[in-house]
Amino acid sequence: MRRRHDLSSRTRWTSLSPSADVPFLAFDAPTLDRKNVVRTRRIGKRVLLDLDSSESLVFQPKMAGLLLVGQPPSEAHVRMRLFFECGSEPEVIYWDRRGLGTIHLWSLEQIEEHLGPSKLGPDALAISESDFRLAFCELKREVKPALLDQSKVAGIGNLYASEILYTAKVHPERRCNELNRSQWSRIYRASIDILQEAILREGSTLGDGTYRNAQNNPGEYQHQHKVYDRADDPCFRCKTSILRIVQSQRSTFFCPRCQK
DNA sequence: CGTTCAACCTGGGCGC
DNA sequence: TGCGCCCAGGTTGAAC
Repeated sequence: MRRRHDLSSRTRWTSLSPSADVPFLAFDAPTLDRKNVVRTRRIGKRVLLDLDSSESLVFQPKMAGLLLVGQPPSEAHVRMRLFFECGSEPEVIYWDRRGLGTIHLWSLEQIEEHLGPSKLGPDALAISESDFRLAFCELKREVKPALLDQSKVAGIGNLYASEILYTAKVHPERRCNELNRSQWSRIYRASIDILQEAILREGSTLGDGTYRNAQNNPGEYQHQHKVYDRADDPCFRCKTSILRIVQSQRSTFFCPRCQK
């Protein structure tokens, strides 16, 4: 089934205009002229548009980058506009309020170099349970920061790491190498369930509303959060107040009673 | 092997 | 209103 905004096959660039000041644009925009998009795909948290030149446009949105179909929230932070030959195709706009994201045009070799197994682990939604456990279980690190290590397993973000450990009933400060098989099994199954559900609900739009889907609409997964952004609110299981702590300079939320 | 810190940026929210 | 903080779904590299 074709996705609603599938760019594949015959869609062709007619022109491309990066906005005036795009320091992270590491290639000349004209090199994209009249290239066909043969496939769209995701590797971990990156979005790739594979071109018929056997290169790929690689977007890494980081905290605030959005790939939008149609109108951006404002013209101010439009970083790149992709126009297509077929007039009925809407523009694709890369919009990034904070400007932390990057866009690269990479060859197959460069993709292997930057996104290959030495840099990124298997995708969280494609890995087997035993490979998932083996990726982490020898580490002496705390489990929550470990889940964010993209070189072990790719695709788990800060918000979802907290949600996963709540569902798995594992304390975020436990060391990886002190968790048993059934705990790893619960973490694995929770990661699959939560990431799939979050994708289905089109992500979590929090506080300042930064995250949007491709149509610039907010996601719905924030309504499913059990712990993230719920500091001092009661645990849905035991009514204990949810705690916020900081691990590796990132917020972690958890229930100190439910998570052992 | 692991942790901590700073840096990259903008802007919303809060206390004063 | 304004100012000065703190915070933010991420990643990288340096220092220890």
